[in-house]
Amino acid sequence: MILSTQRNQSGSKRKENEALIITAAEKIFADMGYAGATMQQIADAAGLPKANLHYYFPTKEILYRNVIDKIFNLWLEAADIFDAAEGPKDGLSSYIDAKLESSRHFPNGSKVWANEVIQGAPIIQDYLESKLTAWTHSKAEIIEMWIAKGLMDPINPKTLLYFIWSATQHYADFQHQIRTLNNNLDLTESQWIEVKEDIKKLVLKGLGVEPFSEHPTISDE
Amino acid sequence: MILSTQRNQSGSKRKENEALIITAAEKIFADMGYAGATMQQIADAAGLPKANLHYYFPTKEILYRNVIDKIFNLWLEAADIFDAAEGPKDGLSSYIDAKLESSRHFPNGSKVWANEVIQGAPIIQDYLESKLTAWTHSKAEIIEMWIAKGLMDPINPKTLLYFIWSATQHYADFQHQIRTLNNNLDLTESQWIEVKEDIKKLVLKGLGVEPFSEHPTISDE
DNA sequence: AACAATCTTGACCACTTGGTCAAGAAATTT
DNA sequence: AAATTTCTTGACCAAGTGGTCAAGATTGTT
Repeated sequence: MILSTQRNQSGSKRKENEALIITAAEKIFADMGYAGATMQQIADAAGLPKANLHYYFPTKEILYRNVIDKIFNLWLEAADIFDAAEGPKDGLSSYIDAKLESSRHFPNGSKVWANEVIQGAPIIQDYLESKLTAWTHSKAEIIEMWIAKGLMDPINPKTLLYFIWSATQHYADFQHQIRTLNNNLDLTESQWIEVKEDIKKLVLKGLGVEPFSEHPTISDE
Repeated sequence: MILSTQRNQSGSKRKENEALIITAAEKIFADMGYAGATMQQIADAAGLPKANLHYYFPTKEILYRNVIDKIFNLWLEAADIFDAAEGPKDGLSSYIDAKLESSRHFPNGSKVWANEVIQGAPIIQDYLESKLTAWTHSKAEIIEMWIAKGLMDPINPKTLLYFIWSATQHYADFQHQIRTLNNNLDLTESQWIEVKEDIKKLVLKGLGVEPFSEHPTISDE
C-alpha cells in the first residue's frame, strides 16, 4: 500500500490524462479536420474509452479549444526571440529557425491552426481578434523600428510577417505534399539544413540586410 | 410555350447544372472541409434539392474530385507563363503575379486544395503522385537552367517553388486571418498592389536577380 | 400527338455521430 | 474501515448523414 500510494508523482491523474487526450486529439484533428475527427478516433488514439474523454472534456468543441490553446501558447513562446534581437539579421534568422524547427518537430499544431483559419476560424475567432492581433502589432513595431534605423529595406511589416509565416508553416501544413515530391521520403537532416539556409538567405538578402557574410555576390555575369 | 423552348442556349442542361453545383460545392468544401461539408448545404447553396445533386454526381466523393479537377487545371494554366519566360526576372514576376491574382479572385480552390493536402491527401493522392510531380520536375528544370546561366543565385529549385507557392497561396488560404489583422477589412486595391510589389521585390532581390529597375538601394544609412 | 429520354423531387432508410447515464471500481480522506 | 471523492466504462439515444427510389414533370424527337 505504502509503495503504490504516490504512483503518479507528476500531478493529479486528471492532468496526466488531459495531456494524453490533448496530444491524441491534436493528431486526429490535424489529420481529419475538426468535423472529420470523431471522438471515437481520438479515444482510440489515446487508448481510452470514449466516455472517458467526455469525463475530462465535456464536448468535442471544448477539447478542440484546449488543443488550440496549447498550440497558440507554444507559438507565443517561440516568438520571444524577436523581442530580444539586436536587429533584423539576428532577429529574423532566429525567428525563421525557430518556426522551421517547430514545423519540423510539431507539425500537427500548425495543421490544426491552418485547417481552422482556412475555414474562417469558426471556433477560434476570439483568438484572432485578441491575442494574435496584439502579438502582430507588437512585432510590426519592432520591424518598423529596424526599417527606421536603416537596418533593412522598407517593407510593409505585416507582409513580411505573412511571408515568414507562410514559408515556414508550409513545411508543416504541406508536409505530405513535400514528402510526395521528395520521392515519398521525409526530408533528411541535410535537406532541412539546406532549406533553412535557403530561406534565411532569400529573406535577408531580399530585405537588403547587408552583412550576410559569404563572398559578396558578383554583380554582373 | 414556344417562347420558353430554347431557354438554355449554352449547351445542355447537364453542363449548366454541373457547373452550378461545382461552384457551390467549391465554396462549401472550402468553408467546411470535406468531412464538414454536407450535401444538403451544397444543395442549398446551389438552389437545388439534395436528390438532384446525386443525380448529377452520384456520391460526395465524386463531386469532390470534380471540384479538385477544376482547381488543378486552373493552376496548370496559370503556370504556362513559366515556360514562355525569358529568364527569372520575367518568369518569376509573372508567376507570382498570376498566383496572387488567383489567390485574390478564386481563393476557394486554394482552400480546398490546402485542406486536402494538410489532411494527407486521402482522396487526391494520385494527383500528387502523377500530375503535380511531373509539373514540379519540369519547372525545376527551368529554374536549374536559369541558375546554370548565372541569371540568379543558386538555390534548390523545389525550395524556391515552395517559397512562391506558400507566399502566394497564403493570401487565399489565410484570407480570414489577414482580414482580421487588417481591421476586419478585405485588402484594398492599393494594398494588393503593395503586397505584389513587396513579394516580387523580396524574391527577386533575394535571388540576386539584378536589374530590378528602381533606384539602386542605398547601401548604408 | 405519341413516345422516349432526361431531369426533378419528397419521402425514406441504414448508419454514424456527439453526448448521456448509471453502476461500479479506485483512490483518498476521515 | 468506513465514507467520500474521483475516475472508468458499456450500453444507450436523439439527431444528422450520405445515399436510394419511384413517381412524376419537362424536354426532345419522330
